[in-house]
Amino acid sequence: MKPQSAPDPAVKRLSLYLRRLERLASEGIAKVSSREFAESLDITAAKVRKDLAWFGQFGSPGVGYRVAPLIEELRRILGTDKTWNVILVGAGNFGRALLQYKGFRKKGFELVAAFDIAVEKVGRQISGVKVHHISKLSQIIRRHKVRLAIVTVPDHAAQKVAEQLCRAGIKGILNFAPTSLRVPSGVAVDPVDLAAHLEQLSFQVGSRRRK
Amino acid sequence: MKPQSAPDPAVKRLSLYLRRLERLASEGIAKVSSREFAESLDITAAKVRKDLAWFGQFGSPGVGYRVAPLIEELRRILGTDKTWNVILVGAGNFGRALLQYKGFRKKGFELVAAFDIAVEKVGRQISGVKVHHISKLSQIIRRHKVRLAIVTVPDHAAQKVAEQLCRAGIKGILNFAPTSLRVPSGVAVDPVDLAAHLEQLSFQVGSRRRK
DNA sequence: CTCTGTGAACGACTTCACAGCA
DNA sequence: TGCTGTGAAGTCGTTCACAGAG
Repeated sequence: MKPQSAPDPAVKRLSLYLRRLERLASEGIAKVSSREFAESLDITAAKVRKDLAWFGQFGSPGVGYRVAPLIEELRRILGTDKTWNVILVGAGNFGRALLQYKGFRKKGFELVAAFDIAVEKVGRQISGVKVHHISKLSQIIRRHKVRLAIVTVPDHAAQKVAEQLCRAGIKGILNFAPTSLRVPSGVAVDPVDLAAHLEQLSFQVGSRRRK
Repeated sequence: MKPQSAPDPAVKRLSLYLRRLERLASEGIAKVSSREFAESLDITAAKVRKDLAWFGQFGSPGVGYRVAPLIEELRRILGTDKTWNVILVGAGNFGRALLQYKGFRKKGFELVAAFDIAVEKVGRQISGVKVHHISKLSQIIRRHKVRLAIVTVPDHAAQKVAEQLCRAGIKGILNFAPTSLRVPSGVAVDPVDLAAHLEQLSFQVGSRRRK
């Protein structure tokens, strides 16, 4: 099973597993069976076992999975055993909030710089992160060896920003603008459309679906 | 095909379609074929047609889809043809940013109140939204007939908040806390874990996958 | 006996390909 | 001709169920 690459939904769940395992560790729990673990996440045990099996043999028959080593493994697989430098483009309300959000740092992502076009924002320091003019983009990306970027610019500016980022060598973009970005192959985009998430809830509530 | 309910991935794409159609409308484009539309979103034409077909017959053979009426239809399907009142629990950095974010209002979601436990936050007004003490939760939910809530409290408080929300009659929760919430059936939860999204990019960039 | 890892069966979603309408 | 709507075929992901390890 190892040879091919894991299905995308399985990789997404790895993050979910990691989050839950970190919680278990903080509660002092040293091992879990796939069944216990799956139940706590409202999914099936087979799914947990199969997802993990794509990347190796981490469990012990008759015992289960040891929490601490599995956390290490998942971090290694996801690439967060090392810290990533990240930049943010668009220091509006939403961008500023992300700069202040502590959650990223804890998970291995260091926001090293922010960018904007508005001169009144440039030069400011938000939560220890300096806001630069967008023209400094590639310079700073190179200096800090940045490969990931968060885009929080308005809708209409997003595509242009994405192109600048790609030219500057960015390899992954977390896109909060409600636009599909066109990027060269070799660059990954993860879109997060907050209004769309509320729409999904609206749909589910409106059509009174169970879950 | 109408009888059964649409697959979940199809409903998710409806939001994507709506966003793109709104853009087309703003550019003055009156109709699109499934092929043109699909190409602009990097998906297949058959997928677009089939997704829409779950909900009705919106296209004209030989012509394509008329943009404006389709926008109306999608809003009706998603339930955003009417405005939803929404509350937010957790007026920390991230919560405050969402209160200031204009995108929700435009898509049919009105933030009517925010809540926190910290007394120093209670009473403040953020972007026209008043912060109340959490003890006022059910009172205000009832007064404004609120059915959707956004949770931006710390990790450890999320489950408790979710339970309070459900008791107060909330039917959909947009959860930004990195925790799986247990809720009664009949309540929908949509989890958004920002750190997890960066992890996914980290994985993709680390394993140099195309996309 | 418990619990993992995994082929095989199953089901869900996507793509194909074409009949039929404009 | 151009394009939608849709069964049929195909692909992908999940669940089943069990051999084998502890």
